[in-house]
Formats: sequence, structure tokens, C-alpha cells
Amino acid sequence: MKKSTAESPVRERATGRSRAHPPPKAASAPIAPDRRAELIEKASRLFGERGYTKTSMRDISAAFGILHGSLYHHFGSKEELFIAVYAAGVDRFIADVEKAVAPLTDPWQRLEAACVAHLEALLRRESPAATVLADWSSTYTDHLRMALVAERDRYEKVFSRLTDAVELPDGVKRRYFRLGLLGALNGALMWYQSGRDSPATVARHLLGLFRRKAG
Amino acid sequence: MKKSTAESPVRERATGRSRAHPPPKAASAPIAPDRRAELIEKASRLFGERGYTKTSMRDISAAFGILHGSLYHHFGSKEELFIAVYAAGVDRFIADVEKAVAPLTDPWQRLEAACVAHLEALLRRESPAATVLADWSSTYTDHLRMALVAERDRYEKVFSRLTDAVELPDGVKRRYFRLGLLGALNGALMWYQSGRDSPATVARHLLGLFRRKAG
Amino acid sequence: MKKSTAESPVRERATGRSRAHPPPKAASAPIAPDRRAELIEKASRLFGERGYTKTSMRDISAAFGILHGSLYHHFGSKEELFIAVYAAGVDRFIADVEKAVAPLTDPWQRLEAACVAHLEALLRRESPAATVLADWSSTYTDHLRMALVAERDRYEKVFSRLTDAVELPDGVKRRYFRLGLLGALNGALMWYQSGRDSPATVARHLLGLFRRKAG
Amino acid sequence: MKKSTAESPVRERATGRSRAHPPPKAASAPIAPDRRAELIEKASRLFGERGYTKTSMRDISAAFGILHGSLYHHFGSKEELFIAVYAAGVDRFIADVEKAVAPLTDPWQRLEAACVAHLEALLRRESPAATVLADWSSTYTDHLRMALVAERDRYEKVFSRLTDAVELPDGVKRRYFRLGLLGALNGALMWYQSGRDSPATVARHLLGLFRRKAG
DNA sequence: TATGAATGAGTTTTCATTCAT
DNA sequence: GATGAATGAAAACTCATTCAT
Repeated sequence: MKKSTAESPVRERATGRSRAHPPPKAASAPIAPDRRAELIEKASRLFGERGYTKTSMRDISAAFGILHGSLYHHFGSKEELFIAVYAAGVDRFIADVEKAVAPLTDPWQRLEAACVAHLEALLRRESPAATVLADWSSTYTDHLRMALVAERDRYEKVFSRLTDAVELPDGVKRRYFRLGLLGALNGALMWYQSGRDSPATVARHLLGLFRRKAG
Repeated sequence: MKKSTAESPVRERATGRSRAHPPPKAASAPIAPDRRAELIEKASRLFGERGYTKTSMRDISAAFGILHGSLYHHFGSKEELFIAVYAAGVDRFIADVEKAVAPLTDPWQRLEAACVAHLEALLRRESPAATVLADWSSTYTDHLRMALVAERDRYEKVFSRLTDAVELPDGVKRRYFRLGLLGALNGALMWYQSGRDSPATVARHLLGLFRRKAG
Repeated sequence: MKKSTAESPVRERATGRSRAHPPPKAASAPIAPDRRAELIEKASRLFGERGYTKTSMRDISAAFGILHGSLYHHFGSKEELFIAVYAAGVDRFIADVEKAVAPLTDPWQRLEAACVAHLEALLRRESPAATVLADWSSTYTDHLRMALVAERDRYEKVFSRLTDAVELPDGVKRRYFRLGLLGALNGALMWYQSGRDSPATVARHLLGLFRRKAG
Repeated sequence: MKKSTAESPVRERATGRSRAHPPPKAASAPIAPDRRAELIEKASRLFGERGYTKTSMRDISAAFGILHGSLYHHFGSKEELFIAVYAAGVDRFIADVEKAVAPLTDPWQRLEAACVAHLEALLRRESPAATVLADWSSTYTDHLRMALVAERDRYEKVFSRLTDAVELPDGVKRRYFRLGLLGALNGALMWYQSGRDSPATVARHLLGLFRRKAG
């Protein structure tokens, strides 16, 4: 729902069906505006909660109120669906991070905002992207894994720009700085318990561990 | 349950190799010396490579040279087997870390040695413990997850002792320091590529990111 | 049923090309010129290559550039479509044979020309008629099988006229002569390999096996 | 049943499990002497009647009185089962032909006996081998087709020996003689109607069409 | 005529588990 | 301890067909 309107040009690419001819009869048919997007949304939640293997096409179709055979009208395979879901999740991560960063100019402030946005999105656990950005289960097919890696890289590229802008002490390799930071954040998926510090606080604290006074 | 109390009996059973001097074995029967340990070893490798869901009892029994029905003479269920395997993996992690740390006295040196040992064990990927210390797939049953968490905690307790000994700047919470560090290390599971830096080098560099001159 | 009576109207509809001089088309509407014939053509090729069961309505509609639901505007069912396709194939077989035979008068020469035409059409494999004239898969419904038999008979009638005209030695039953000859020819579907003798050569040689000097 | 005892050494190869160690405890366990052979027998009949695609694993398991999942205890896949069934059928064809031929010495008499045995086995339709020796549906996977071709060749080799022994007029290629003859016989699968001539009579008549007085 | 969505019954296959021998 | 047979539930996927728009 949230995402069915306009707002992110990214989704166009993510869903794959870039709609060559927009519905000309706009006024007459308010029927299914974007069943597909809705479906991705629902599947997202399930995959996010139960993981890839333990979420069956039956589960998804049931949640969507159709028979499982009918799912294949929309997606050719479970993998295809998962990739779409994942891509949508990455889109959202990127959007969140970019929105958080936009108004700021100081590199460290921008990075901090990004970490907060990242951790919040991660712990919201609305999409498997959350999980998969962090965890690397051996559960996937090679084919699937490759598609997922591509998506993950898409996100990391966004993150790289932020870590690259920051000033670091001599001898610190940017690559390890970035990967270490992301690792530290993503680890929270395993140990974070709501009730204690907020995601934002945790994110700030974790980033603090990596930050030096002067350099 | 059985294993959550004492802390050592578990290891005995699980790995079968933690005892320096072999049991007297005088009066008792010369039964199966350690089929069980062998089984755990084989299962370990499979679970480690393919993950829990994608490793079937058939696969394991085949690797062990028996029929899948026969596995149930050794372990009551797949979960039970997995927990044993996982516990054995944790044992090994602990053993590795403790061995690496033993000859040293300086806290930071000890921690560094531990990080190196940890990352090496992790990337060796010989056991699912590796994966599961790091990744938190939603693949498991609640029951299973609880058992696994207990094991993970067993390991983290060992790690805590080392991070607790280290001197940190004011304002750094030890908990986040520990979790951040472990997260950074475990993240390598996703991005480490043999051929570039060695696990040891990576571990040292990552730890370096968390280290301050004075305090 | 529809097609079993008259014998020619079927062909008209099926192939759409059996008419030497184009229909006057004066008064009538210039509707879809022959979408239907085009469809049959496309379906023909698919059924011919993959067989009845392994060719799905999806495949056909895709080859035709429409959605599978839309196929049902043209044909009420898969069986109906297949029968039409098959009938068109038989039409073509008949046309080929008759064209080959037309200029000749000597009975054996006419039969030989027919055999050549038959085998060439068969091995071109452009239509399931090819296959089905020869193979009798148990794949079909009773209903379908009956319709197909009727079509096959239509073809065999043409062939009968040619074998009946030929002079045979005493004691040779014409029925077995005809069926044996057709069997020998159709068998080539299984073993013919392009690159060796041409279909025409093979046909002549096979017919030769059935031919006696005097009688 | 018929085939579960001894009689054909061929079957050993056909079923593929040549039984390394014969059951030592012969006297004690008369339980399932050859479930596998029984299964092949049942499957044979079904495949023979309905064809490969239209016979489901469900059908087979039902006919055998077990659940469909249990079939996979005996055969790894439908294709594997079909190949076993087919091989068993070819075995029987070979056995029939060889038995019929054994007491005779005159080449033409031997060939005639073989044709009779062949056609009788074919029209008995007890196994898909019957069908597939004759029909070459495009229904099969490449993998399956190859396995089947190998089996068919095994049979044709037996037949070749018989056609090779016979004296033929000059100019008749033995290859086409053999293939033409088999084609003529196999064609009967499509048109034979019990009630008219017996298979033996038909076979003799068809062979007669290929036979010359002197040379 | 065509589309897009859905149906419902079917397919093969996988797998943890049980149990008599 | 091990075997071999079977269970039963679930999985992903296919496909002919229908129908409102």
C-alpha cells in the first residue's frame, strides 16, 4: 500500500514489468491498481518472518487470498518472486537511507543518519532484505544467490558513498571500515531486544565505536 | 535441558575428544568406540556446507554409510542431532580460542588472539556452529532456536571474559563493544574471499578499528 | 461429427488454402482474413515437434502472440484445436500425394510417386498428422482418438485407390499389402537420419521390397 | 509373477540391482521375494495401457497398494522406473523371439517364427516396450529417449541376426529389408483388430510380402 | 476479439519418521 | 545396531479452462 503510489522511481526497475503503455482508460477501471505490488508486500512480510525455505507458496497465496496455483500467474517461480520481494526491500532500504541523509552535509553526520536509518529498517524486519543483507544462509540456489548478491551490492554502493566521504585515521582501510561497520550493525539482528535502547541509540553507539577524534 | 546445567558433561558426549587421557575402559564393554562422534563429525560438515534445511537425514546417513532409518538409533530426531552437532562446534570454537589465548597475558593481546582464532574457525566453516554464531536464519523451530541460543551464549561467555578485561575509553559500553566486535567479525562470513588478506590479517584489522590509544 | 459427413467442407475450413481461385469476397465483411489458419499453422508446428501432451495451450498462445485465455475464442478446447490441426495436416498430405500422382498413369509409377510424397511429408514433420499417421500413442482420449481415426481413414482412402490399382501376385491380400507398405514407410519416422539416403530414395527402396517382377 | 522365479538370466541386468549377496537367511524370511519385480510388472501393465505421460506415479502406487511417496523407495524417479519397465519388456521380447527360433534351422523359417513371436508379443501389449518398439512419441525427455533407444537397439540386434541369415535378391539392402519388415509388423499396433486374422497369420502374411521365390 | 486474473485438480518429488524383522 | 519397507504430509509447479471487463 504505502508503496503503490509514486514516490520511488526505483521500483520500476525492481518489479521488472516497467509497464510499456500506462493504462489509458485511467478513469474507468479502479480495479486492481497493483495486485503485483500488493503481493510483493504480503510475501515480503512472510519471507521476512519465516525465511525463504519455510515460507511456502501456499502460505503466500493463502495470505493473499488466492489459490497457490494462481500465484504463478504473477510470478514464474518462487525464486522469481523472492527476488522481486528482495529487490523491493532493497529499494526501501535505499530510499530510507537517502531520505535520512539528504538534509545533511557533514560527512560524519550523514553517516550517522544512515546508520540509524539502516538499523531501523533492519529491525523493522518488514522484508527479507533485512535478513539477507545481514545473514547469508546457505539455503539458496546458486542462481538465487547471485541475484541476491547483485541486489545487496546495489545497496552497499549507496553505503560506500557515505563511508568514503568520511575522514579516517591513517592505516585504516576504508573497505574494512565499511564492512566492519555494516557487520556490527547487522549483528544486531541477532541480539537486539526491543525494550532496551532504541535502534537509533544502538546505531549511534555502534558507529561511535568506529569513530576517532582527530585521525 | 540435559545439557544446560553442568557445562562440561555435554562436551564429553558431544565431541568425544575433550579428554586428554583415554578412559581406563578396563571393566566396561568395548562397544562402539565412538561411532557417535564420527557421526557428529560427518553431519557437522554437511550441515556446515548446506545448512540445516537443505541437509537431509538421507544425506547424513549416506555420508555415514548407513540407511536413513538407522540414524534414529543414534539420535532421536534431526533437531537432536543438529543440537549435538552444534554443541560440538561450539566446543571446538571455545577450545580454539582458549588455546590461542592461554600463553598470553596482556588483555589486548589476548583479545586479538581470540579474534584471530574466532575468525579462522568461522571461515573454516567446518561446522554449522560457524554459520549459526553469525547468521540467525529464521529457519529454526522455537525449540531448536532456544537450544541453539543456549549454546551460543556458552560461547559468548568465553568471549565476554576477554572483552571485559580490556581497558576502554569512557562512554563506551562494554556490551556494545563486544557485540559490535563480534558482529564485525562474523560479517566476514558474507564477504570474505580467500586469496585476499588472510583471516588472521582481517581479524587484526577489524579489531584495530575498535581500539583506542589511551582512553 | 461435424466433420465426418461431407468430407470437403472440413478441408476448406481447416487449411484455408485448398481453393485454387480465391473466394470472390465481394459482399462479405473483410473480417479477420485468416487468423484461424495462421493459428492452426503455428499450433501444427508445435504439436508436430513436441507431441500433444507436451504442447500446452500456453505454448501455442505464446507462439501466436496472444494470451492463453484468448485461445478459447478460436477453439473451444485443446482437443478441438488438435483435431483441426490434424485435419489440416491430413489435407496437406492428401494434396501432396495427389499432386505427385496427377501427371502419371502407370499404376506402379503412381504408387511410387505417392510413396515418395508420403515419406517426404512425413519426415518434414511439419504437422502432428505426420506423427499420428504413424504412431498411435495411447495418449489420447477416446473421443479424440475417434476423431483422429476418422481423419486417418480419410487419408488411407486416398492411398487405397493407388494400391488397389496395382497388379499383385495371387495370394497377396491387398489390405495387408497396403497396411504393410504404409507401416514400412511410417517406420522411417523412427529410424530415418538425414544425411544418409534422401527420403525419396528410401521410399523407392522400401516400395521395391514389396514389388514383384511378374506376379 | 511369471517372471519372478528364475528362467531368464537377462532380467538380472534389466532390473539393475544384481544382488551382490543373495539372502543368506533363505529359510527364515519368505516375505517380499521380489517386490521390485512385482512393481515392474504392475507398472508395465499401466504404462502399456495408458502411455508414459498419462500414467502417474499415483496410479502406479495405487495399483501396487502403497502410497505414492513410497514408490521412491524403490525407484529414484519416474524415468528410472520407466526405463526398468521398458528394459524388462525388451527382455521378454528377446526371450520370446529366441525361444521361438531355437528349435529351427532354416533361415526363412527362423525369421518367420521370429515375426510371429514379435507380433504376438506386440499385440499382447503387456508392456510399454510393445508400444515403444513401434511408436516414437516425442513425449520423452532426451535423457529418457536415449536410454530407450539403447534398449530398442538391444532388441534390434537380436532381430538383425535373423534377417542377416536370410538370402535376399540382388539389389536389396539388408538394412531396409530389416527396417521395412519391422515397420510393417509394428504398424499392426495401429490397425490390428482381434477377431479377424490371428497375429500369427498376420505376421506370416506380412513377411510373405517381403519374400521372393528364388533370388 | 482480447486481457488478466483466478480456479482446481493434477503432476513429480522430498523428507522426517516409524517399525517389524 | 542395522535393514528395508512404508507412511503421510508437504513441497513447487503445470495446465486446461472460465469469466468479468
